Amino acid sequence: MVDITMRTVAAADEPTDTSLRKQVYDSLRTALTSGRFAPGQKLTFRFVAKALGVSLTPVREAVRRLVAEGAFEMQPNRSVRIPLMTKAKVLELRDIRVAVEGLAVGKAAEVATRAQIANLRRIAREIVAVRKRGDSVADREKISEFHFALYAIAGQPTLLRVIEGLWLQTGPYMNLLFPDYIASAGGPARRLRIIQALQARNSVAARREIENDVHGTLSYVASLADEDGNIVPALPSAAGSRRGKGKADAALDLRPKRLDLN
Amino acid sequence: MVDITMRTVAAADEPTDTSLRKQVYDSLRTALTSGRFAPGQKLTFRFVAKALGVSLTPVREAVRRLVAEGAFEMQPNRSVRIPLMTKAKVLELRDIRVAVEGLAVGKAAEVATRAQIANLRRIAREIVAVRKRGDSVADREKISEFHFALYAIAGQPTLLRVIEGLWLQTGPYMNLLFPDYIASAGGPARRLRIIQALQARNSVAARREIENDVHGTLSYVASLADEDGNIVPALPSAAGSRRGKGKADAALDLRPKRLDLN
DNA sequence: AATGCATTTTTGTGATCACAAATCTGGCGC
DNA sequence: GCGCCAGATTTGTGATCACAAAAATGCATT
Repeated sequence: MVDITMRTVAAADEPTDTSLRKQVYDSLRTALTSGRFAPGQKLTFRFVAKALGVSLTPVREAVRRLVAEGAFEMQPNRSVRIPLMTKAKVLELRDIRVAVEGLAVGKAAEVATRAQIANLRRIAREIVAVRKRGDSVADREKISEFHFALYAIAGQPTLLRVIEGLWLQTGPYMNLLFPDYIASAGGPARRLRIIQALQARNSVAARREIENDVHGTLSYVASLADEDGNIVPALPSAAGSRRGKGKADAALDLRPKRLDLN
Repeated sequence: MVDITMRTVAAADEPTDTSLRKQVYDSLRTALTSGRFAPGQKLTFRFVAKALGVSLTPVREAVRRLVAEGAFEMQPNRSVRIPLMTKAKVLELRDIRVAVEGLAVGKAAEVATRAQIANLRRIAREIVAVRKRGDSVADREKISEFHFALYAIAGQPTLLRVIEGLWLQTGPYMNLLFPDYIASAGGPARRLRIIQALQARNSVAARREIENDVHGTLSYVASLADEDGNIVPALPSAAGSRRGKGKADAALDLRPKRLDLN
């Protein structure tokens, strides 16, 4: 089994960064995208440090990076919280993502090689296989893999970076697509059409397909908002909904599997 | 005289962050956008800390944030460098900025109030006044002010954040527009057309104007690349071109005016 | 004079400490 | 009971220390 974390293909992250800071960053990132944090949840440096068994220093730098990327938000006074997602914010993210991911796919269609297209086809097949098994976690990872393999073809590291930042903000809410939306939307067919457009060097068609995909996906998420405009992510396990007093919710174990240095 | 630093209007930065980290961040940011760093220049934490008279801790966090934002880049081993700008990277940034700034202005045209439009008109007038005086520093700041006032009208904090990140990367090279491009391009007329489009609620026209503006500007910067594709920014003073051995270039004073706590 | 290698210096990283601001807690007075 | 405030605790911030890896330096050998 390969590394679970989403590949951060952008130029910035060099292949071998073994720093604790990076490991904490990855841990928090996967905890975030897999929906292990409740929106509005407060995170203290010392809590994260204790949960991961490291000192404050690497935690501070990792958390601050996530804040800079918009994955966490800092309260005016201090302390870091998981941002609340609103309908307005999802729609904003939708339109930005439509623009930049459309741009990326348009470029990709102009330069895609045969090998890159074959790779996309392989991933698309794997999605179909995974979906048959009903494994929504693997499903999400494969979908993410397809999208980023597609965007990477454009060969634009800065654009990829921007897209990654936006995905990080929508990440915790992508669980909401399962199982209804995933089943209804013609994902597999759409992916085939994208691949065909790449093959035909049809930049406009490829772009339109991805724009429709992103637009449809995030419009659906936005439609799940309650009457106040708030959107609450589907939590994988339990843990997170209660807001009672009982001490800090120390049950939350955000240890992802590496980084068990105690 | 008001605060010189570009207003970071995005939601993240709360009005009163007096932390040293933020001050170091602002100092580095203005030093960067005003072109006080040479591309490829190496920055050590201890150097910055000594130059600003603070300890390593806030410097580390500030620099890491700039790295996350793409303003600095980390070398594979370690140490932080000012990114080299290439023609390809400028063209990439151009296309992203065209997409997202076009999106922002399109939205802005749909919702602009009379007061917001009046404010834009005021800034546009100030640009004309400043240009008559030939003050290129104030000119750049006013142009930036106009653009971000325009984008802020859209009321989309995440979008604004993305745009700010992109401007930070192009920032050091905007000096190159003076005096030739600024004189030739019909900036004042374009700004008037944008304002008129906002007034007419003509989203398409407003969008087209800003797209042309960004496209033209960054295409010009790209055209300045040498035969290797490298672009070297115009340095305001001297300092920075020599690459000789003589110790570290300690002459570089990146102290911006606040933060003189020694 | 150029090159290879050992030593020294520089530099990023992580841990720890001190401190002040923010938050929480408990009890007092109305 | 309800608000209010003082004390206790938590928590972010900045400085400092220790250490290992990387870079620079110096010297000897060819």
